[in-house]
Amino acid sequence: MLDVRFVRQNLEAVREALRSRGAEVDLDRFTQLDGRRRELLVEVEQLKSVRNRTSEEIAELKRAGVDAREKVLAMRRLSEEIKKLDGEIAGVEAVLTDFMLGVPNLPHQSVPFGRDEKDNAVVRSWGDPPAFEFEPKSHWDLGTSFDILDFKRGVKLAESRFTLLKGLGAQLERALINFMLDLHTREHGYVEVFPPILVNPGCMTGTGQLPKFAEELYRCADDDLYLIPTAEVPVTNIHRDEILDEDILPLKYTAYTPCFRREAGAAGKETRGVIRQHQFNKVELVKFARPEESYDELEKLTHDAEEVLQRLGLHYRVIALCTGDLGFSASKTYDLEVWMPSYNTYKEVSSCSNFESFQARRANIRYRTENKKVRFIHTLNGSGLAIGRTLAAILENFQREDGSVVIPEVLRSHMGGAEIIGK
RNA sequence: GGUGGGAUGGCAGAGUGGUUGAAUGCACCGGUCUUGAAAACCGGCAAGGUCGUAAGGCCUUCAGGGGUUCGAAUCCUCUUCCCACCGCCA
Repeated sequence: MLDVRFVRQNLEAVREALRSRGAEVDLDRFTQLDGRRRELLVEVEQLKSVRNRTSEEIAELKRAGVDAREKVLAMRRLSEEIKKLDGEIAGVEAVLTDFMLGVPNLPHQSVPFGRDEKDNAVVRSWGDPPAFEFEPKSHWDLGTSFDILDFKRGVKLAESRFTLLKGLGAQLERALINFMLDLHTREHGYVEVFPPILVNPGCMTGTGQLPKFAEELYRCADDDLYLIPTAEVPVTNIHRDEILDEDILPLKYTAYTPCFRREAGAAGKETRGVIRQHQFNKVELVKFARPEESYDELEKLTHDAEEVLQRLGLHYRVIALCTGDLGFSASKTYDLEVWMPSYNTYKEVSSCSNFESFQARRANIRYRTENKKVRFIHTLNGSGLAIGRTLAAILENFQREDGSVVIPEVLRSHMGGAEIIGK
C-alpha cells in the first residue's frame, strides 16, 4: 500500500508513476475520499474534545454532590452526534482503504520505462547455450522416456498441470532443494525456515495477493485459509505487526516450500511439461532491510540466486523488468531466465524484487532506528530458485546424443553419487 | 469436539465505571559518581491519526466487533487467539 500522505502531497508525481506502469487508477477519487475523511475527522474530534472535558466536569460536580443533570442531558445529544459522525467516517475509511489496497506500487527511478515484456532490458548474461550436434529433446519427452516425469498419472491423481515425479526425477527434485538451501544457508548467510503452507487472509493481504488476486489462490473455504502461492507470503509475514531492532538488519531468510497457483488466466498456455504447474516447489529468499540499503540488498539477493545457476552450469540472463511489466507490489524486479532448448528461448526461474515499504505498510512491519524513530522497513524477495523449471533446464541442457542426461556435479552428493540419468 | 482459565506498553505485571495513556519491575537511552566498568542515585522512554510554517494542540488505541452509560481497560454480548485438562489423532 502506498503512503496516503505521500500520495496526497505528491499527487501529480504519483499519477505519472502509475501511468508509466500502465495502471489505471482514479486519483481524483482518492482526493475526494481523503478530503472527505479529514473533513469529518476535524469535525468529530472537536466534538470529542468537548465530550472529554465535559465528562470531567460532570465527575467533579458529582464528587462535590452538585446536580449535573443539565450537562448530562446536553452530553447525551453530543454523543448521538459523535456516534453518527464516527459511523460516517468508518464508512469513508473502509472505502478509502479498499481503494488503496488496489493501487499498485510505484516503480523505482532506475526501472526502465516500457509498455510490456518486450521493453524489458537485458542486464547481463552468463555462460553460453549448449551447442548440440543433434536434435535436442524437450524435458517432457526426456522425462517420459526415463519414466521420471509421469504426466498422465499426475492428472489422474489431481488434474491437468499436476505431475508425478518418480525415481531419479523425485531424487533430482529433492537434490535441487537441498543444494539450494545448503548454498544459501552455509555460504550466503540466510536463516532457513519452514513455514506453514496454509495461511490466513491477513498474510495474503500483507504481501499483496489479496484482495486483488483472489482468483489465483487455492482457498480452504471451511477454515478461511489459503494455500501459499510462494514462500514469500508466510516468510514475509513472520514479522507482521512487529517492530524490529535496527541492529539485526538486514534479516535474511530462506525457505523451501511447495507453491500452489490456480493459473486462472493461463488456460492453454504452456500445457506441456513442468513449466506451468498448479503445484511446484521453490526455494525462496526473503530479506528485511533498512530503506537506505534495500537496493544494495536487491543486487546481492539477485547474485545469490544467480550463483545457483552458475554452480549448476546453466546459461542464463538477467532481465530488468520495465515499468509496464512490473508486478503489482514491486518497485523494481530482476528476472533470471535460464536457457531452455525446447522453447529455443529463455524461461524465468527466478524473480527478485524490492517492494520498498509497500508490503511493510500492509503488513505493518517496522523497525526502530538508532535515534528511536519507528519507520516502515523494506521487504525484498526472490526465488532461489524455482525447482521444477530448474529440473527441466537440467534435463534439456545436459542431454547427450545417446539420450542420457548428465547430472551436474554439485548435485551428485545429494543423489547417492548418481552421475547419469539414462535408459 | 467438550470443560475451565486467560488476552493490558519492547517484556513481565497492577488495575473492576470518572486526572489510568495506564502503577510497579525489567530492558533501553541520557546524566551524576568511578581510572574504567558494575552498583547506587537522578531524569527520560508507546504507536497511529489530524490541525498547524513551527512551537504545539486535539483525537484514537488496554485482542477484534457490537452494546449499556453523560463517561468504559473496567459492565453486557459475539468473534478470534492462547493456556490447562478430557476425547480423538500423525
